Amino acid sequence: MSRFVATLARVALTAPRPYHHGDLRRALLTAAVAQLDEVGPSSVSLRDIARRAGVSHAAPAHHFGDKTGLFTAIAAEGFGLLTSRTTPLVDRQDALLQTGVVYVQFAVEHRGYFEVMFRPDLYREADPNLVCARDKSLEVLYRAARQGAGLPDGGDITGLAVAAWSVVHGFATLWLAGNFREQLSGNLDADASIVAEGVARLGEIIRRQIG
Amino acid sequence: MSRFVATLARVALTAPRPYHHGDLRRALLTAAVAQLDEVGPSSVSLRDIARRAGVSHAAPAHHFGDKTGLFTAIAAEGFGLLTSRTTPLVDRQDALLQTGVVYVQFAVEHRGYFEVMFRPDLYREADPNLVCARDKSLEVLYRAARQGAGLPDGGDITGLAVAAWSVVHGFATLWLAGNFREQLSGNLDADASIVAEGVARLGEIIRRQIG
DNA sequence: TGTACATCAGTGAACGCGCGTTCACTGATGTAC
DNA sequence: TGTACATCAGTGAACGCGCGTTCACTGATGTAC
Repeated sequence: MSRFVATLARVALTAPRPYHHGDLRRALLTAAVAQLDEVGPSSVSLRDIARRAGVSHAAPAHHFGDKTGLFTAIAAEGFGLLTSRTTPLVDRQDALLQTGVVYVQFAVEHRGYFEVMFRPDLYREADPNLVCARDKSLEVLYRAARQGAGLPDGGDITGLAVAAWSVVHGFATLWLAGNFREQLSGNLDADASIVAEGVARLGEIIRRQIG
Repeated sequence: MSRFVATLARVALTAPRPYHHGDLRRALLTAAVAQLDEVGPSSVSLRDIARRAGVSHAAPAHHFGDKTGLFTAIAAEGFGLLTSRTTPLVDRQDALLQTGVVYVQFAVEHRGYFEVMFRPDLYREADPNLVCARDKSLEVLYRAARQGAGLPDGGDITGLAVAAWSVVHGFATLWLAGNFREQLSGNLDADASIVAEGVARLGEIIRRQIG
């Protein structure tokens, strides 16, 4: 029996992985995001990622050219994911609020993507796939802002959109880095509610102070 | 004449720097911040900083122990600088708005400090100097929020303070990384005004959507 | 005033390390005939 | 059905590099007597 188990184990352990992976590009992206989740963009290395995917450290170059190419692919995929999460919300009458909530959830759940997406210094900004994916994400933000403002056609919503983006981005960033540990509970949904209410109050105060 | 100039130049170039620097700690901090301004925290190295300060690459260890020690000192100094800029505003009746404006200005003018201050993973969070400097900064934020809310004594302003912090932090971060290039002018004051107005509108919308 | 000595600040060589990239290669697959 | 060949995917050794840290050292300063 134990010999049988041992044989099984040896077969499993030494079973030659096929030379061709099948979908190494996908596997490398997955490994990269997992690694980014754990150590962040400044500590991640191509060699770590290759190790994690179980391939030689020269393999990533084959699919992405270089490190920047890998980050570009990750950013583009991240924008796509974000868009797929925010798009279904644009028809709700609280679209802007819900879009903000989803943005924060996305940042926390997909920290790896998030921390690359808004660091254009890490990737090739002009990459067509990336530009397209990014523009779609922004388009959804703008639609939500326009809907929230009750201006379905025309009227400048730049300030509103940028303000909304700033709030959720700042909150997610500070929250992820642990800057709110003293102020908030650490429960994301609860904390987000508190901040939403805070934004409502803040808006009133700013309106008064702008004069 | 040209011989005289050459002599002057040689004297200036070869004049032996005194073995003891005088204030190398200060010089290293200045060099570090300048380097951070240029290349950001993930690319800065102790050896770069030492080169920039014109000393041997082993010198920083003498004053800061290690790289983390240097970042800790920079973060503490950054919080001190920020506090010295925001403190004079707490008595104005538009304290919260002005504090936000100064926060954003600080981030852009002192990018090097800013990018370290809110990355606790880079420094020793428990360092007494740092904790003290950071707490003072937060204290000013809270006072401004309390004043803006018209609640000089009591009442929960956590949500308001965190919301205000999130807006300015998100705006500064996205602006610095170049994410608003398509939306805004690039003139910080003008862009900040647009966002302030956007926050006012956003607050109203959120209040309506929270119900 | 002079001398001995402790202390501190900065040096420069050396360490081991992991990195990104390159390159000639080999294993596997698919296609043409 | 079989064979030759082009193409692609992944390998593993090698490259040069800059890094943070250590360590025995030397130069300068200050203090005690």
